[in-house]
Amino acid sequence: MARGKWEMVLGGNMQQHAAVGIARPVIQRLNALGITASADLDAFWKLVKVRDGVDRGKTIVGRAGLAKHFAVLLEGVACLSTQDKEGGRQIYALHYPGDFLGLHSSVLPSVEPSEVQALTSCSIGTIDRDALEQAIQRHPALGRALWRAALTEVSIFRQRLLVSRRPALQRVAHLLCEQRVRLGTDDGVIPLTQIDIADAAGLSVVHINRIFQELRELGVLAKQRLIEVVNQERLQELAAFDAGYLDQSGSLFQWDLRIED
Amino acid sequence: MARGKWEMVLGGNMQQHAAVGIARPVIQRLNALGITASADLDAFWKLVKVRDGVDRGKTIVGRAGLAKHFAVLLEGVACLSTQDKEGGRQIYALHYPGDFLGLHSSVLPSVEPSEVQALTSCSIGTIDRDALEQAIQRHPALGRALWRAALTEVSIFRQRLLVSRRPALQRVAHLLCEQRVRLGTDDGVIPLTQIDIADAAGLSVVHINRIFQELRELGVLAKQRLIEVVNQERLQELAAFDAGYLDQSGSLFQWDLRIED
DNA sequence: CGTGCTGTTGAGGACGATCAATGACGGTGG
DNA sequence: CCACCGTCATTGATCGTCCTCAACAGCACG
Repeated sequence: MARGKWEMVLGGNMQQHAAVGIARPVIQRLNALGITASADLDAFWKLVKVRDGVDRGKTIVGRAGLAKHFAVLLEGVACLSTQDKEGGRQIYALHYPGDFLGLHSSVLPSVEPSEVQALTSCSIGTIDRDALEQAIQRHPALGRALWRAALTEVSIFRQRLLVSRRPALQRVAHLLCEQRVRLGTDDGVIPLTQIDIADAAGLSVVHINRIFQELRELGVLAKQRLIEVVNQERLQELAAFDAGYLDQSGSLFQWDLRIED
Repeated sequence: MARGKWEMVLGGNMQQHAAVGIARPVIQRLNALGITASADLDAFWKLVKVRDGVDRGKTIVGRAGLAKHFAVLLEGVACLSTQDKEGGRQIYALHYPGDFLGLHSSVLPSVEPSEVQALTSCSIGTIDRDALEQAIQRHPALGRALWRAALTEVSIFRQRLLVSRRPALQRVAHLLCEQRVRLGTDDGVIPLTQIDIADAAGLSVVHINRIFQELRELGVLAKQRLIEVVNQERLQELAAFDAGYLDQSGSLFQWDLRIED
C-alpha cells in the first residue's frame, strides 16, 4: 500500500490497471452487475481517480450534503455504519474491493446519519458525480449496474432484519457466510476483528468471543487469532444460509437510473 | 365494507372515486410522492382496477416471482411478512391506505419468500405491470413516485435494523410512533392486535403485553383493549423517534465524498 | 519495555422467551 | 336469549440467552 498518496489516473486505460491488480475486483464486479461491453467498462474507468492510503478508522464518505463525488473501493475493507447516542457503533454493511461506497447516501438521503469508514488501510477510486451522470446518459448499462448494486445493498439490509431474530450463533454464522461470499476469496480468512463482527451482528464483544469458541469447537473456525473458516459447508448449515439474496441480477424493474435535481 | 365483491373500475374518473372516498388516500400519497399534475394522476388512476372485500388473513400479493400486477391499498391494513421455518411470522412492514403493495417483489425478487397479507378486511386496486411501465414512459413522474415509495420502504427496513438493537420498550414505542405517522389519522387509534405488534417488533406476545402495561402506566396508551395513543409526545421521547426516515422526498443523489487526514 | 488494542475468562444479573392457565369479548347457532 | 366457540388479552412462574463489569493475557507498535 505505497505507490504515493495521490495517484491521479484520469482517462487511464483499464488493462493497465488490471495489470497493476488494483482494477480487477472492480471489473469483476461490473461484469457481475451486467456490464460486459468493453466500451462501457472503459467509459466507467475513465471516470475513476485512484487514491491510495486511506488509513484505518478514517471516514471515506460522510453524510453531509453537497456531494460532488462518489467512490469505489479498490483495496481493503470498509463499512457502512452509524453511531447511536451511547457511542455504540452499528455496522449496516461491510464493503470489499469492487463495492460502491456511498450508494447509501444517494439512495437514502434522509436517513439516520451514517457514514463509510475504513476498517483497514484502503485504496479507493473517486468518481465525479456530474461526470458519472453524463456517462450514464451515454452508457445506460452503467445506470442499471448502479441500480442493481443498490438493490443488493437493500437486499442485505432486509436479510439482516430476518436474521436478527435468530439466536447469536446462527446470526454470527450467517454473517460469516455472507462475508465469505462477498469476499470471493479462496482461503477462508475474513479480515475483520471480533469487535467488527460484534458491531455488525449487534452482539457484545464478549459474547462474540464465546460464540467463536463454539464455532472453533465445531470445527468451523480455525483455532487462531485470525478469523478463518475451515469448514464452509458446516457453517452454511448452521446459518441456514442461502446466498440468493446477494444476487439481484434478476430484478424485474430494470429502470434506468434517473437523476433528478 | 360491502359494495360487492368485484367492482371493476376500468378507466374510471378520479374525482368520482374521491367522492366515494376510496381514492383519497391514494391521491394524497401520490401528491406526497411528487405527483401533482392532474394529467399524471389521471394516467395513474386509469391503470387501477378496484377490488373490494379481501378478507383478513388472505394473501394479497404472493411470493411467486414475476407478478404480472401489483397493487395499491385503498382501505384496511396489510403487512409484508415472511414465515420462518418454525412457523413464526416476521412482519417487515405494515401497509395503510395509499401504500403500494408488492413493490418488494418487483424491486427485490430474489429474496427470502415474503408476501403481503391482509390484517383487516381490505380494498385494493390492482395495476397491470406492463400497463404501468408504459404509463411510466409517458409520465416519468410516475416512475419517480414509485422509486420514492420503494426508497421509503427501504428506509423503513434500515431504521428497523437500528431499532432492533434497542430494548423492547423503546422498540415498541418506536413502532407505534411509526404507525401513527404512517396512518396520518387524528385519533390515536392503531388498528392492530398485540399479536401483530409482536410479529412486527420481533418480540413474544406475552412480552408485548407487559410492555403495553408499562406504556399505559406511563400514560402513553389508553387503558383499554384497543391500542390508542393518548400522549404522542411522551411516546416519541421514549422512542427517540425522528420521522425523517419516512420522508424520502429529498433529491436522489446527494453524494458527499469526504476524506479526513 | 511501556502503551494500546484485541482477545480471553469469570461472575452476576437483566431482559425477554416459553409454558401454562385464565379472562374478556364477539360472533354463531340453537 | 343463551350456550358455545374462537380469538385476543392477561397473568404467573421458570428458564435461557446475552449483557455488563472487571480483570488479565497476547501481540504489535513506537
